[in-house]
Amino acid sequence: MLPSSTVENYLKALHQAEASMGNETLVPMGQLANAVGVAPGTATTMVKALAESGLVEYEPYVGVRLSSAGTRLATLVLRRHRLIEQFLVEVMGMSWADVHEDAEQLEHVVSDRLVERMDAMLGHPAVDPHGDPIPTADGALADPDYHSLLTCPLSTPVTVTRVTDQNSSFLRFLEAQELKPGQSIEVENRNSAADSVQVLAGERRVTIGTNAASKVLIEIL
Amino acid sequence: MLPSSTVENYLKALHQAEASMGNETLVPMGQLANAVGVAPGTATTMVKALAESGLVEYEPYVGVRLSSAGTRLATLVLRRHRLIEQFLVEVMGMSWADVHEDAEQLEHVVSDRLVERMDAMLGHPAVDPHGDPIPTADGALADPDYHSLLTCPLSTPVTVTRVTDQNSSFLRFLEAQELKPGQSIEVENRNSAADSVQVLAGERRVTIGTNAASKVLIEIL
DNA sequence: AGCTATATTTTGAATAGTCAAAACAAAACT
DNA sequence: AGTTTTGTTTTGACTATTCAAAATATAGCT
Repeated sequence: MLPSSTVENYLKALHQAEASMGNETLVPMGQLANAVGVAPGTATTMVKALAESGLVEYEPYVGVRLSSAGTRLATLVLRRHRLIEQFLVEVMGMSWADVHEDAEQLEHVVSDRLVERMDAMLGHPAVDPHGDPIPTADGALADPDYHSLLTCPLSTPVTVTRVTDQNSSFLRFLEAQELKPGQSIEVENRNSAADSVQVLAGERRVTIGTNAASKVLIEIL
Repeated sequence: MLPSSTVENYLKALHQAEASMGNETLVPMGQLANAVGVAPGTATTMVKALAESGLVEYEPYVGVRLSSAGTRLATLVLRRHRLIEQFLVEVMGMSWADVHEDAEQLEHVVSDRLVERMDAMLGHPAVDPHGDPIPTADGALADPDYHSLLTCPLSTPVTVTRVTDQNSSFLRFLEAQELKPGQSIEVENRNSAADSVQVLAGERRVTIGTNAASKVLIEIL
């Protein structure tokens, strides 16, 4: 029984949620419902079915967690999604700001043949255009914990490596400010009262809010 | 209300059926059900819904026909399908024998943006890898009536231009016999008793059944 | 402990698509 | 005209997915 698009979306949402919360915590129903974009009751129903199929472990009134089978599946969906994004940017010449929506649809229908073809054409890339790591065909997913603009040392050259937000206007903004993955920058200072971070990118001095700053991950050179 | 994959498939099947029958004839329910791969009753139910939406004209116990709105939609699906096939062959390096299945899935989810990008990358191709004409973005579909290996003059050089069958092993067979679109050949003779046609392709002499021969369309040089 | 606020589950119902089998219409053949 | 064959429609039922609103549980606060 191969998983429907709907099931794949629940698994993917769960995978993201688990990653963004401290692991070992169950994902609460409300959060999952929210992430998938359905009413709470719908999530409950679906999760019970997923638990039946052995894709998740479910504790009523507490939350859900992916089983190992569920994790495997979620990871493969993530692989498809990210390879597609990389393909759309590198081969089709689309903007990194726009590819998420298309990938979201395509990830549920591309055949293995096609995915592996893309992977080969792209030279087996390690990350997608947003710097998100691409799982291997056997489900292995490297996921180092980076610093962000919020946590890295000040006045030290660092490289943007990953952006954990798919909002297209945010991505376009970063691009315009020379804050795309690969670009070298420096955090000049942070002002917790003003809830802001000041960055030196290229010749430019940019000030962004801390929430945005936390989405921009970096590596120290 | 944008059409579901299911609706798109009914419209596409209807479009093909209309083309392969003399036009002005309604497509009988049974044939449609067969083409879509559902039980007869299911087709009846669906067709009544499509008629409600104004996509088809339906006469109980007689048959169905696409309305102009239905034709427009079917044509756009065909455009997506054929551009995708051409893309998979030209850009992704896949075999013309294999692309149909993938295109069948992708045609329902690719965005307009993506379709137009592919079209541009391919230089606005007129036909797909099987020689099927690609409708333009505004729904215009050129569809000249070709000769086939069954109807063309004997011992006259002709060019294979189109193959109206997606069966992957048939396509592989044609490829091996140098009978792909673009290749120059000659029909040597036909034997109606043996139900066969003898063709000179490249250096080779190939004999195929008349049913197969009718699927290979040609142009006289 | 008792009450309130919040989150979760249940219930009842809806939509899209499907099937099998019974009922029926049209065509074809005596 | 009467009967059989063939094709079509109807009926009743099922799966997957969803929602709104009622019922219930847990957690938080007094």
